[in-house]
Amino acid sequence: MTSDSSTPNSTDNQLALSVSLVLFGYDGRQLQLVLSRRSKTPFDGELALPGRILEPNEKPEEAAREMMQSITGLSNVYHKQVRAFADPERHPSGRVVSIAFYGLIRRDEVKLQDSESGMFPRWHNLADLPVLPFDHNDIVRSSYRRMRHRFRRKPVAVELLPETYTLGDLQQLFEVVLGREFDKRNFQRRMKRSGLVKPVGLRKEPILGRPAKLYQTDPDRYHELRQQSEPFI
Amino acid sequence: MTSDSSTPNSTDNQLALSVSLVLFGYDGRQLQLVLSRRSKTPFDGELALPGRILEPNEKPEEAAREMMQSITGLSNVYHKQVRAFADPERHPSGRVVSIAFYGLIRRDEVKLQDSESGMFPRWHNLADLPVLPFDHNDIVRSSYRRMRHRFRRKPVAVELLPETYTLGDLQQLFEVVLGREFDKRNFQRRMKRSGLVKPVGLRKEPILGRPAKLYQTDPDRYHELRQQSEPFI
DNA sequence: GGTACTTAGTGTTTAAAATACACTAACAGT
DNA sequence: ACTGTTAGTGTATTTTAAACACTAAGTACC
Repeated sequence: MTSDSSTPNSTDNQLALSVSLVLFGYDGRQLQLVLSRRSKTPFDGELALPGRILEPNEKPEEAAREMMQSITGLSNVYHKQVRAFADPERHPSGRVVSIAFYGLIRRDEVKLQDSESGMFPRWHNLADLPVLPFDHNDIVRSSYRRMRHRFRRKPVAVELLPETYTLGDLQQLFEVVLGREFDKRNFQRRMKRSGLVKPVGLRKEPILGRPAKLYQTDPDRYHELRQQSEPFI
Repeated sequence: MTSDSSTPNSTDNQLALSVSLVLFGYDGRQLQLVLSRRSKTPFDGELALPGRILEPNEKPEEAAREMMQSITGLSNVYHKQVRAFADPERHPSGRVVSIAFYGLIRRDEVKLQDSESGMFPRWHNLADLPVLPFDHNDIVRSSYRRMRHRFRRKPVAVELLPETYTLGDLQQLFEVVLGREFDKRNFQRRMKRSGLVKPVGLRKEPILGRPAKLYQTDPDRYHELRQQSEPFI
């Protein structure tokens, strides 16, 4: 299962529909995404976005969910359709329309599942991504733009963090994704005022220095904030 | 040419790709969009979004442009892909994946072209749209949401107005699209400060009351503002 | 030609939000 | 106990948004 995986059994007028996934993760330092190794021609053996051709009766959104589940083992991954990529020459061996979804994954909850998929999904740093087959680099660019935009409007940052996290973790994630720095005091004030996070009392095992307070997401408030139309940050 | 127009010549595994258009217009009071009358089964004769099945070698974006041109006569309509609509049961007679685009049309520059398309496109008020076939009401909803969102971030409002307009016109358009009122003084200050509009000296033929100054869009500033990532209003 | 009516145009004051900024606290290692 | 490192906290300033009411320029009507 790799995006645009099979050659559509092509008489010329043939069309296939696929779903491509851009699964974002965060390791505490930089953004990653999942690439898998293709096991089909064309580009057999190369790294590409995970994805596959849909069955005739599959809904793209459900297929995306199913694929995310089979890759990550998680059944409730936050995801959004990005758009369709459908230029006729995007796939060398026939027209494959691909609908792209991005997902936000808690890396710590996930052990990428080789066996299930047979395509050996692995995390790769978004910052230095290889050249990918098809238009997958475009798909990543579009997805990242969309995701970053979402990040500013909705409190979805917490989808990338473990269940408990420090405000420093949260701030650093925002800085990485949005590409700018925040003032620590102002940031913490905003987060606390928003009600998105609540302290969980414990403290993080420190590597060095004073241990930080741990917080977790208030699920009710999280859903409230996701409804609102005002930018979150 | 009406979205999902032909039955995909369906052996079961068959798939077709179509483009659907949500063309918004503004008459000075409310938002409209173009509906056309289907000339093919299913739903022959009913009102639906304009659109058609793509040829095997067509790019969706170019097809959308071509269709907008054939409907409106304009070759440079501002448009965006919304997303793909691809649930298998959305079309009763086979799987038709539809890629939706919205466009912003200057109604005054347009005489909808019956002859060209043979599908008799007409403006309909967005506020009281009939029940449309397929999932076209969903497509309209998604497109409108996306367009409204864009409206807040980019100065695309001017795409719906005539070449010259008053600040009152512009304000009313914002109020209609965003569904809230603006203070006249604050609004005018912001528009002038942004540099988006420049006075064109003339005055509007008044129906009644003091004539209003006319403005037109500064094209350079318009393009600058479209690059920026800060919300426009 | 003056008065009534209608829409356009304009500045200031106030409140809210964002920003800038520096020291103390808590732990680990030596 | 001293050093090094990260966490935590409050206030003052600036910027931005919001609230608000009167005068100006026309037309229609008497």
